Amino acid sequence: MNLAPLTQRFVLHFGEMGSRWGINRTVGQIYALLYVSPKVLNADEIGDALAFSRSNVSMGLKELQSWNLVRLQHLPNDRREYFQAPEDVWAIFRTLAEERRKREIDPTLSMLREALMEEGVTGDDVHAQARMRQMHDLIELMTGWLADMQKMDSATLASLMKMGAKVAKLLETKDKVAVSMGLKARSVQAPFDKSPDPIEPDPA
Amino acid sequence: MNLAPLTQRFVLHFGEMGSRWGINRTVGQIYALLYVSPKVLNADEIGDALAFSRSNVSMGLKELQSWNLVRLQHLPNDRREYFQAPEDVWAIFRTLAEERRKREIDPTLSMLREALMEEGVTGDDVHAQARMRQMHDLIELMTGWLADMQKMDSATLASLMKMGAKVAKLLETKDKVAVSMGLKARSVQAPFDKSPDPIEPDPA
DNA sequence: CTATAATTTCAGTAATTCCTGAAAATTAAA
DNA sequence: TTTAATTTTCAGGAATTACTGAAATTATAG
Repeated sequence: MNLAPLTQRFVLHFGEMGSRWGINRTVGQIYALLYVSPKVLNADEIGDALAFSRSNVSMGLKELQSWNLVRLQHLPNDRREYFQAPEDVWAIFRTLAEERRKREIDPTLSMLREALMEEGVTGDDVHAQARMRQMHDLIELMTGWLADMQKMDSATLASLMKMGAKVAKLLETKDKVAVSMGLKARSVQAPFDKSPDPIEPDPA
Repeated sequence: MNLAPLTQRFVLHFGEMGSRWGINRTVGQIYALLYVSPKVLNADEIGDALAFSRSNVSMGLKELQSWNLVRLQHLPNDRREYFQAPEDVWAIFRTLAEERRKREIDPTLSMLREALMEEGVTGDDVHAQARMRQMHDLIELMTGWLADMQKMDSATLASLMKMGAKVAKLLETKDKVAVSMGLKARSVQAPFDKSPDPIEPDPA
């Protein structure tokens, strides 16, 4: 590996963190390299830079493509495939959140839904279902909220995040100002209501 | 393994999902069992229920304790240690978010901070630093926002989440109503500003 | 303190995941 | 087509992670 010093540090770090992030060293390093690279790279260049076998690079890139984390590109008069990470870090984060939801949360949500459709027979199962209901409702609330956040543009999201806890203050006075902003007033609810108000689709 | 049917399904699912969540099958199943169990369990009971060796249960519980995901308890006239998952799913989620931040994000934030302190010498490193700056700023914004969310009580958080995209509408008219709510007006910023406004500590 | 119950550690083995080189498949130029 | 360049697949070995039983440690009842 013969990379510029800071680039190398970044690449090695991503390799080490890979296991905590559910990807392997190879995939982590390839992504890191693409992320900081000033130009698109082909598989051989990646393999050379990181001292991985060509086949390992191929598998790593396939994995990154399955995550939608790299874009494929072609250069004029060159048959080889070139890869790059998206420029926009916000877009990267959205993709990451979306893919992790699909892999880490959706399967559990499905399992919970199915388990809650059935009739618990033993006492233990009845209690288990009550617990699963709590988990299900929380996950559903969070994934619904995440979907709403995904729809926002980056600037709006950034503003909201910079406000931080202050948005809660807005909420406190929500009812007072709701009419002037064209929102229906709705009372604050306890966290574990069995049937939360459906959130109306955003007309915008 | 001899568990009530729905309980078993839940436990097996958590075991399988474990690898995606960065824990192993044992740890996933132990946590699932504790989560749905109507009573506290000791290590032998867990090992019997899941057909794991006593030592494996011990290591699994140690891991769960390091995540702050289980509570230790003692029963009168019984030397053994009993374990349970917290009742409140919101508390569980907070813990999970906090621990994942510590393990999966903080190390990277530190690495980025250090790399950005140095002077990139090669052209590649100068570009790499610009990219690292983007990543750094986004992560800092998100972790700061997460910390703010962690301070809120569950009911407030639930209300905010149910509002979903509507909070953005509140934001649009923020400046108009800011004075009446005792908030300083502050203009909306583009996402990639090199030096975002520092968020003032919440006086509450 | 001594004895025993309970828990943890750890070395060895099992299971899984990672990585490579060779071969197969695909793509596009000639 | 044929040929050469490029990418993918995959079997086998390397490396890592998971799990067990035995031994060591810790805690507490007597």
